[in-house]
Amino acid sequence: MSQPNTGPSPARIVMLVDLDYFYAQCEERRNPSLRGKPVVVCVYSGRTEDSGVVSTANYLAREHGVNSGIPISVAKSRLRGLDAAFLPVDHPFYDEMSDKVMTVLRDYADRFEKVGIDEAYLDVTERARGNFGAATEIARSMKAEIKTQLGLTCSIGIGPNRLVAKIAADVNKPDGLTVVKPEALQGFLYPLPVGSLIGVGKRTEDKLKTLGIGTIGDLAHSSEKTLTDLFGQKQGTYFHKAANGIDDTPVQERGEALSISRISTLRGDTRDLKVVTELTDRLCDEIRSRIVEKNLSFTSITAIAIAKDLTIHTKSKTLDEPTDRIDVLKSTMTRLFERLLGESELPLRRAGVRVSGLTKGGASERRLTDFA
DNA sequence: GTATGCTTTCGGC
DNA sequence: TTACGGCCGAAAGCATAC
Repeated sequence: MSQPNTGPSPARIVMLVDLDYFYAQCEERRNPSLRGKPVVVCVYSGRTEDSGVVSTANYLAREHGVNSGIPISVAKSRLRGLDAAFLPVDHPFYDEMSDKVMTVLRDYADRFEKVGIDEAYLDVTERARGNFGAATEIARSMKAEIKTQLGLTCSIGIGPNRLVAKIAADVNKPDGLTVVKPEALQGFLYPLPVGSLIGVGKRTEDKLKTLGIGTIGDLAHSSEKTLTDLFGQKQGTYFHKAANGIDDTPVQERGEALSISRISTLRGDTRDLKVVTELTDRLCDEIRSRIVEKNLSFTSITAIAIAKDLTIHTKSKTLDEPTDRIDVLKSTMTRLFERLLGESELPLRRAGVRVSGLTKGGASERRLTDFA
């Protein structure tokens, strides 16, 4: 019996490619007359004329404090008099552009992993022969091809692993290219705020600040024990490794989605189960269509409720066996929302449905194979 | 103690 | 002063089984 490989993993070169302000850039690309104006891509909830939030804004809009997640009405007041364009999200169009970009990128990688509609990791170790200069040339070629073929800019980070590549891509955008060689790792990471690390959000950042840890360098110099005591084994170990630029997670193609969900805003706040069910029945129908389209079954059903005060509450139910039945989905949803309404006095603002535990094959199809 | 599964919450984009 | 989406994966927290 051979021992498991516990030696150092071989040196890698990993890139993170991030399309700049993606939805808004797609809109600029489709309609060049938008260039030079603030462009704001919005999710309209349909409740009132301007209710909803900003999904993505271009950099001209961001200069005026218009960022993802702010209410549309706030964005409008911040851009008043500036000839800004407010457009509704067009997911089919962005999906199509994304597919085109990813097809280009995939060809440049030894291994490829799409991590969102506008982001992908590429392992280029082999074709760059472990050479960061060669990797940089690959990145330049990709940027040029995406620009000339598709008219889009992106920001790229190159590093010895995913963690460093991701942070590198973030420090220079839009249209950036940042290379962090292993020997430059500490000089690059240490001055950055801890919030630059994936997994360190506002809460964790504040908690670390009270301990006098503000930069990644501060974090790197904290003992692993201190961190595991404070944040638990898993997160503490992760922080310690991450601060020292260590990350062994491989770049690999992702399989099928693990869950499918639909959520929507109610026309008015309500505690009426009938009104909620009217909406969730429609959402269930949409989910069932996706399930049939992809020839799947689900094992777990989750009801999602967002109350008037924007707090999120969920209830879920795992079935004894996978199903694709719409009646099971709808009736389970009703029972879960009954429970949700019973646990709080607040009226609901939004309601949603999620199915997970996805397995290949519709229920009837699987019943046949069960006899085989 | 460790592995596993389920429910709920968190947070990125 | 307020205003407020729709997804997704993963972590956290808990229970149970061995």
